[in-house]
Amino acid sequence: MPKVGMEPVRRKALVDAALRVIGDHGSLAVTMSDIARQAGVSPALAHHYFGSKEQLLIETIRSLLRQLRRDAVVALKQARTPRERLSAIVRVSFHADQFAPETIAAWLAFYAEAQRSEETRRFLVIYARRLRSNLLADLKALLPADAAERIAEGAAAMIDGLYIRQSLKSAPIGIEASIALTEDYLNALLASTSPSPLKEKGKPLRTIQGQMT
Amino acid sequence: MPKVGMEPVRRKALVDAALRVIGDHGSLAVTMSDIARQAGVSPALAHHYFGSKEQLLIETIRSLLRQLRRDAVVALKQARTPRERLSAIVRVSFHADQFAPETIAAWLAFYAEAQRSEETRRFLVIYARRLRSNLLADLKALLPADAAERIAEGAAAMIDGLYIRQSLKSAPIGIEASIALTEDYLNALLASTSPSPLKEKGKPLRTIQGQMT
DNA sequence: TAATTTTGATTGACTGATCAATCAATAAAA
DNA sequence: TTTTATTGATTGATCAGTCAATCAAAATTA
Repeated sequence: MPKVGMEPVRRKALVDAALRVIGDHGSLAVTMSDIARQAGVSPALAHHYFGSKEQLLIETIRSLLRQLRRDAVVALKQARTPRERLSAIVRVSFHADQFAPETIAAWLAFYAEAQRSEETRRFLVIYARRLRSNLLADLKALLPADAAERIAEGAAAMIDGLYIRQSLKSAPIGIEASIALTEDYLNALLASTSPSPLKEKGKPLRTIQGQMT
Repeated sequence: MPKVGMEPVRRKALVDAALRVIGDHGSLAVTMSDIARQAGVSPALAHHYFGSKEQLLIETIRSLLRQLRRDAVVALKQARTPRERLSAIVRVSFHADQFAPETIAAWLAFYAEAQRSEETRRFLVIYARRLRSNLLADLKALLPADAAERIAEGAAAMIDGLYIRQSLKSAPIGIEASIALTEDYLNALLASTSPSPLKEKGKPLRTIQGQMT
């Protein structure tokens, strides 16, 4: 069997398998055997390539974050104005892949794990910061800094909250409705807050591409 | 040692111990021994009274919900108008007990568990429904039904989201700020939505006490 | 080209640790 | 004496992680 160069193939297969198994099972309490079986290899091979279960799990969450970033970069490519970029960020957060029940279950499992694993927490903090700071960057083009910060915090919380509520699967809200609710929030608070006098309508100060990376 | 009537005492001690251990450990993957030790009894006794670990965990989440309900009843006692009741609901959600890191960690662990345990999910669904329907009841006194429903959904999501974000402990938001953000949301959306023509300012149609039970 | 050695890929079988759950035994009230 | 409370000891199952052995491609040598 040993065709050389299997390593990257197997690593990817195992990470994908881990994600699927965790999503299905709804917990990180899955066995290496489960994951290896799903990937079509022996448990020993999983240990061979990742050293430990923890390491495989870490790689799995990294892969989840990488995917999210990729989606974000694509979505932000098309956005031109700060307001459009805000909508793009919202839309990405509720992207169909991310909204699949298994993916939500996996995220949730990692959130719980973050209470114990310092490294898992680090990754989730990166995600949380990225979401907040991307929102913030565009809000600052529309509002004074202090208002922008409050609204960024609120929008991030609403996105995460809609996501979590989805995990219970009772009265599922749906992608479009989730986007609409978040947009409503942004519209209402943008309207009720006095706009930034300097930056409004002028050439936006920030239009750097690829901020969300 | 056997003084009769220990059962309720031990049950409570074990449930409290479970909550503390789960909160500290940040996961349901705690052993019966850990819990029993914390409660000052042998692991065998925990099994004697609860039959299984799962059952003890179920009782633990029930106790968490009971506490939340108690707080809510107290907070709603003082509220007079629908708008006051809305604020009371928000305040209760961020009540200090609920906001303690160990409590947040425990909630999170149960959310994750709900992906597997039908019974755990049932309890969390009850919580989610209760939050939504309490918000809804008072919003309907201020707004047309469809707008009320959207805003109830949004507010519930924001509350849960602020809660979850807290669990990462990076840039903690704090109780007061969390309340303020949710109030901002309510104020902004109440202002930007045309009020219910019939009910506004008149004697509210719904002022039944103890709705949040 | 043919024979060989080396190296990467892969696994089955095993180990040690951990835990939920059980149970028989004990001790003290009623 | 019967009932209730309590535990130490044990069991059976589950898993992460290890290891020596195998297999076949690739590299090297003849």
